Amino acid sequence: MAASSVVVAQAALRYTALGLQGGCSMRMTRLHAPTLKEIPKDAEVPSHQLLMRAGFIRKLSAGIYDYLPLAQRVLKKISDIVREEMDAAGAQEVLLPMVQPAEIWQSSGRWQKYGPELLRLKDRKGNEFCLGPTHEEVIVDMVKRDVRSWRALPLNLYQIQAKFRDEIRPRFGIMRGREFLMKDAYSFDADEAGANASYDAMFAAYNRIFARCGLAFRPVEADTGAIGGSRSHEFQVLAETGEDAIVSCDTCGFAANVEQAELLKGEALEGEPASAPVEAVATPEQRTIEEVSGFLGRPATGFIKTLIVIADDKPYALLLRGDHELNEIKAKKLLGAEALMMADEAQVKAVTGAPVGFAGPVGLEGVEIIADYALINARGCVTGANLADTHLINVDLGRDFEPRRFADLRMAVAGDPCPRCEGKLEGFRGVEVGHVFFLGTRYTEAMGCTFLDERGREQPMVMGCYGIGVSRVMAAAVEQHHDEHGICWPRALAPFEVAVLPLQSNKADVVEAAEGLYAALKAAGIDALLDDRDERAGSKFKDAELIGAPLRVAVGGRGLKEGVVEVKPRRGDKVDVPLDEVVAYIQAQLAAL
RNA sequence: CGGGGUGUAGCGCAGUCUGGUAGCGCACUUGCUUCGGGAGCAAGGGGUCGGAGGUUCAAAUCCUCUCACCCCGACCA
Repeated sequence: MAASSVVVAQAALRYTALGLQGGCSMRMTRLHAPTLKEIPKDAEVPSHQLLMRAGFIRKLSAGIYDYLPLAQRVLKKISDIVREEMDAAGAQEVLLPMVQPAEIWQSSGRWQKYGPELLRLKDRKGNEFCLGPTHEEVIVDMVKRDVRSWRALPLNLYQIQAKFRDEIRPRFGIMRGREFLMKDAYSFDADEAGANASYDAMFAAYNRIFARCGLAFRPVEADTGAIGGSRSHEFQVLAETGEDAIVSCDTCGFAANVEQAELLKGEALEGEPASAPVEAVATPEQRTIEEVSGFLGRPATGFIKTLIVIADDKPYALLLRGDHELNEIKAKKLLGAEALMMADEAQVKAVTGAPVGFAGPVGLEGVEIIADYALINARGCVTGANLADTHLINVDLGRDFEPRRFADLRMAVAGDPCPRCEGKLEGFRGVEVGHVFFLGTRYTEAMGCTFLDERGREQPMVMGCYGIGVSRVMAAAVEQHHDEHGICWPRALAPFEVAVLPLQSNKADVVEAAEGLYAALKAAGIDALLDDRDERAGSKFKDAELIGAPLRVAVGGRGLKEGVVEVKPRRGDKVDVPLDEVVAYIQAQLAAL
């Protein structure tokens, strides 16, 4: 009897040690969270460095990562929020295959269009497949098979699943990986009005999701890209290290990706005095705007940048102010081109007669010249002379050359006038964590996904699709919430809500108090992490800060003599709290976060 | 795909030029000491030096080929 109770006790201990006692709390000695003192050399951005150092992720291959227990906890918290809000918005969760047959991609036309980003494979019989970078084809195929009647619409289906896109250059760790976790949803409606309502519902759900995640974000107007469609918004988490540049109006609600933000034509000034006559100056080996600007001592704003582009095999000369950047998406739309490329050396030579770096609009013939709106009053400018090592100064638009037309060709920058009101645009950097598209009937028509309406007429369904980069949300949260010591998780995403640190693992009263507090927190339903390692206080503080739980409780001999422990919010000041009040105090603090 | 760079212990690196017993710091194991901000001492374990081929008595080191990874650019639902 004594022997059997020992066995039971051992088993219980083992379960306790394994953390199987229920709840989401954990002991550090059991947690697989290998922290690093040094920054891995290939990690550049904070989210990559900190997620590596704090033991959340490890790299398996370029752009492909292992998610360790801490990361999985965060992903689960994000996914749970996503599921709750998607379900509340009337969507239903499904799980679709990741390996997809070539046929459905051929039927939508994207097997040819998608390019090398689509990872293609063959099975043993030689049949072609791809790893799903997105699931429009699969979902349309599924819906068209079984949905025949207007009565079944609207329908909104979503999944949370790994996606694979063979990015040319994966970087920034989990921010831009090749494999990543994504929530993708697809709505099917009987008509455009219904599809707009579905879009609006998703837009509202996304606002709730990112707000609940504790992130500062903005929905912005976006380009619809290769996926096609008309309405589109990106959800951008504001962070300095974000890959996307966005602008928003300081007066009205306008906000857009710089790729999308339209810019208006200014007023042409009348009676502007012509500058001095055009003059050629030698600029040996000075090719870029920066070089020539430095060489001549004139600011880039006084330059006319001449870009030779090839749009579906036809060359064009696009003129921009020297300090502005071409927006290829706008140019592509303007020229109605399928493909737009910068001309190579030979093509530039053929069009301008000069090597790359010396193109200019004056005397340029046999090619259509289109000028950006910003050049409408260009006077006294510097441009290439279409002659090696030579530029022209004092060039006036209208006097020295006349573009075929003016157009909106460039990326918006901070300080530009708002296209919707009298305000000015401000610039931000963002991490794109969500994107909603109104797709229309592009896929349903191509793939024959139709239904019978109330009058028995066959109609294509009207679609929308809605993505959230779940693993990218984790990275974006770190980008937005960290300091020099580590991650500062928003409570809603934190892998643990409280870290309990017994500061002297050799003192029985300290260990006992910490164990007691840990048990009490667990009983109160709080996700606690007990650092029960035989480490010194410094190591425990460092690791706790790296991992980034919103609250830390330090249990030390010094405080215990006074009957208190020290509670410190990850980004706040320490407070001594009596041991017998600390659970209630923590509950109150967490509720306030 | 173009240009540049790196592959040596889990992480960070030296050694390569000038061939001759594979090293350092951190991490890990054991013991003693220490214990409120990444401790000290001592003793250990861990490597097909990215891979293949070649030169040589002898290759981490020299030669050829190859692979992977990183950075810049191009590209990018």
